[in-house]
Amino acid sequence: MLGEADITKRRKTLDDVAKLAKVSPITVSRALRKPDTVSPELRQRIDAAVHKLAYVPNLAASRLASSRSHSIGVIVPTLYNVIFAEYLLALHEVFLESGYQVIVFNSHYSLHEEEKAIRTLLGQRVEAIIIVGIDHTPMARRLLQKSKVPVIETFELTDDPININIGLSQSQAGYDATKFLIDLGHRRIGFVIGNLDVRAAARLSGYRRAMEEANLSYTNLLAHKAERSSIALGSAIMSDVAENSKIPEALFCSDDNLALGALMKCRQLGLHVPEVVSILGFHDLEFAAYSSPSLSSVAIHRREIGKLAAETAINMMAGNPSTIKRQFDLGYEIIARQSTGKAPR
Amino acid sequence: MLGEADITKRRKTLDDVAKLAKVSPITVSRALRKPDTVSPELRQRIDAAVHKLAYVPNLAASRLASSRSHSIGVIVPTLYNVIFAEYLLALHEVFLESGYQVIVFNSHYSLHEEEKAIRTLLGQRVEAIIIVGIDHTPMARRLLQKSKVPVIETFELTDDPININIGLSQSQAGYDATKFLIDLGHRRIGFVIGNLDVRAAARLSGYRRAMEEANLSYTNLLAHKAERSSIALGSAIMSDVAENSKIPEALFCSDDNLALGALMKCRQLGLHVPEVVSILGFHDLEFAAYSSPSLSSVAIHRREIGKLAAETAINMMAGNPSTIKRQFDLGYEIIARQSTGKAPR
DNA sequence: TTGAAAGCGCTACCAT
DNA sequence: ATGGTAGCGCTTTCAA
Repeated sequence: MLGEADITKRRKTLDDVAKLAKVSPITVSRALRKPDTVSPELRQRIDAAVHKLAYVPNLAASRLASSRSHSIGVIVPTLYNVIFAEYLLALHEVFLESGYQVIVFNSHYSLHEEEKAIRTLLGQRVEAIIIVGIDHTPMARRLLQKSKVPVIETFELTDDPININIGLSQSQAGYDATKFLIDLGHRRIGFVIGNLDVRAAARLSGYRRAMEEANLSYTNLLAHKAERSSIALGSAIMSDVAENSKIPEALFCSDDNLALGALMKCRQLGLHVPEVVSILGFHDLEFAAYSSPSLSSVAIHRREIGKLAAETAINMMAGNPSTIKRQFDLGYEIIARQSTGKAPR
Repeated sequence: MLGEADITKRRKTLDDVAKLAKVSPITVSRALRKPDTVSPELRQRIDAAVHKLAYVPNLAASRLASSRSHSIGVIVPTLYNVIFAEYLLALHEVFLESGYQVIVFNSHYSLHEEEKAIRTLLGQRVEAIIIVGIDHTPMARRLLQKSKVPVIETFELTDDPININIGLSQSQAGYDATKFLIDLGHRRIGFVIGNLDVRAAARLSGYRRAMEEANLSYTNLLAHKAERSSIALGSAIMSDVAENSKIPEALFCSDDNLALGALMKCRQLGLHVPEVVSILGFHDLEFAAYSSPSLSSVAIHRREIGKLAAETAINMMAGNPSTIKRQFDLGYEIIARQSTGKAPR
């Protein structure tokens, strides 16, 4: 009695729909999931009841009963960085088209938060996990390995991937970018960096290697301020750099925001780019081609990484492991524009 | 027998943990959720078992049993736009701190996709929904109203919110921005726009109203190309504009990407900004202050909108409706920089 | 094509 | 402080 009276307040269930349509609950379930397997007549009655009650299936129940979540977990370090936003977009496009829901977590560059996110995602029984980076807590690694869901690590390369690895060598990119400046004839080459996340640190290590190999010293050439990278930060760091007696001939900035900020500050200070200072960014954000002078940068293929990660995940979930390799190196590309030039002879 | 043998392959359950720790399942459940209510000794045994099995709770089961999802649904039109990325960041910050999980959907500016997302979110029994915009399909509105979860509509203002409304009047902002250019003495004021999403369209309507009130014609002054807004698009549109015999004295661009593209194209073409053409953007993205000349723009408070939306949602979920209004107008601000100047007399 | 029974893994409620 | 019982709302058998 009470249960019946409740129906006006309670959230509608499959049973409510079934009663209204005068069929069994299982038929409603089928009509919703595989309409073809139900006769047109019943289907119509059921659709009408669903609409009338504004019925929305309880996914928790569905997931529990079917042990299929139709969802994918994605973890990125931040949403603030356009790089990851674009990568996410690419992931979303592929997954939504294939009927998967994407659950995004943000680790704020913390391995501990990443582990927490992994726990939650596994708890939701996501059918694949796509995660930026190759560094995880030991427990996170263990959880991922035990989970049996495809795991795709992106944006870096590792010899020991949990499962699939799609990215580029950040340290090699840093090395080649520095080499590019060295080959232009520069000797005093600075490195500009904000918060030292793992990938930026890898680029820095590539820079160090290139400098050492060329017998160039980089003491006092590291310009660093542990804040979130931004145009403003690049500008602030450049101010500091300019106060030193000897201004570097070239600056390799760990991303384009810093590079643009540095570029703008140079203009303000009357330091001509590239005549006095060459500036090289990283990531090739859209504005790089449009600043003045236009900004040289290192392009990484973030959309391609996202697209390939999603496609690979879908392949693996379909139990099609024969078509996949364990590592995909998508490389990078140095884009020389106006902000870098030859060292004066 | 078989069930027991399975344990090595099966995903671990609460029962597995309970058996290993030699306690009842409900005690495990409590130890995980409210550690204080369990004696230290048992808690330790349970923690050990959890760790040993790498147990991850099945959230679907938990949600079904408790009818609490601890999650919040957020729908944005796109992730590609930095505005929404920053807004999302603000939402995330508040919610994660309060222990809520954020589920993000992307409607791709389609009301139909939005309705689908709403269905999925309600199906997951999210405890609040935060959604960009005030336009929804009739069914979407009905679902939201019936759902009884707090609904917060953002970035625009409406007299008839579903529940809570936090934003600004896009049309008034468009009006005031145009008025700002008119007050500088400009007469031929163009409007530059890419894809005509509802908010951009509202800004356009504000522009029209301002022009009409000032008895200014705007025929042939609408520069439009239905593509995703980008710096490149702004540049392309400016190329077209420049081919006309009479170049407008001022351009109001529906966002900063278009504005920066137009600005750069003007430089290339030797059209001095602001001497020949004044350019006004919208959104005040970070680069606006750093372009040269720096870009005048209309700042909207996207982070504040996100923060307030999250806080209001949390308040409402706590059943604290007394502290909340139904509408919050967070306004906007015209930031005059170098790209806009007085019309020559 | 349709339905009945059983159970997914957890938590609320009531005991002890 | 700990445990037994029941049931969340759906889907997976299996049967008709």
